[in-house]
Amino acid sequence: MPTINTDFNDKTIEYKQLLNDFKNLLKNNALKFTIQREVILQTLYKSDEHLTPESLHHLLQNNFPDLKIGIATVYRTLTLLEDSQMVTSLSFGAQGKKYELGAKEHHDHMICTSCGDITEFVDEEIEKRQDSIAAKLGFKISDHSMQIYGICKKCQK
Amino acid sequence: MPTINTDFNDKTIEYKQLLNDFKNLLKNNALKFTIQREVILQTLYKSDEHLTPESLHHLLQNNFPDLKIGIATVYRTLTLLEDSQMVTSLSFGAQGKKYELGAKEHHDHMICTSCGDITEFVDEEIEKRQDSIAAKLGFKISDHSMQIYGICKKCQK
DNA sequence: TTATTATTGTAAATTTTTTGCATTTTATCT
DNA sequence: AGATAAAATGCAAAAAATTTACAATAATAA
Repeated sequence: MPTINTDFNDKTIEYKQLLNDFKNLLKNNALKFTIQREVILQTLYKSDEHLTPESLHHLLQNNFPDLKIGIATVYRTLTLLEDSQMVTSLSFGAQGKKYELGAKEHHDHMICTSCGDITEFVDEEIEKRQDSIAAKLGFKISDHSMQIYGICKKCQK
Repeated sequence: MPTINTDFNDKTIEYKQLLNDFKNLLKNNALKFTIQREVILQTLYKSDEHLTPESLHHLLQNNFPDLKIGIATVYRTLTLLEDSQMVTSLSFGAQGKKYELGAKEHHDHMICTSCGDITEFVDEEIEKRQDSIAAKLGFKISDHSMQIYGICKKCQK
């Protein structure tokens, strides 16, 4: 497995910018920019959902039927994007692994174990604490994820 | 100031107590207490590692060869324990899903994406913020997990 | 353009997880 | 105790998820 160079520090990135970063990433690693990769990135960008490889594949088949993107390409591209820290994977309880674009505005997750609903949130105080803990251990943060599990307001009734 | 804690041999819930909780859980659901279930709980309790179903199965085969516990039983028991919130599963990057006993002293994870090493920590300030965020949204917390990804001190050299 | 090399889709191969079922074990009831 | 009903187990087969081999195609660089 080749080592992949990255440099992603901004939290809010327009698609144009995101695409550009992706292109640079590929170029820096002697990889090629293909229509499949672009379309996968774009689909992840547009989606508000947390996608499984399979659900992503379905979206691609519906939205770009003429490309006939194979599931193997989806897996390969997700692995590439994850290795290069452009997407993050999460695993919620019994359900499988889900991917989301890491370059969107950062957020944490509050997950209702009853209805499965996911609320996103950000807390500056927590972010700061994380940075300072990492700093203390000499750890260089690239990303983080946090999930709070419980029962949402609606389901408590 | 942050409380860093990577030592879990003290202050953990006694195994006796844990086992008792498990027994109650089973009884309350008209399920049966079997030697396989006890041994799986015990193995999770003793392990400091985050175990995959497969690695757990290997441990069981080595430590209790006469029981000949099948992989299916491991999966079934992990699902049961996860459903009843006694264990938590995590998915770290490309590696598969890993389980850990939820009843041990709570902690978060700092994961080195280079060497895969996992450091555990607890920060009271973060815990408090999580509680207050959840309270604000009317969300009743049952659990949470947090992972910080990056490069550890050792790997930066 | 041509040469080179990475990428793709397909299908097959692996790996992971779940299921069906006959048998065994557990808990409950005499 | 022993008998009974129900759940759990191990095994093997099935299903699902993920990875791989490979020939064909597409992208880059000269």
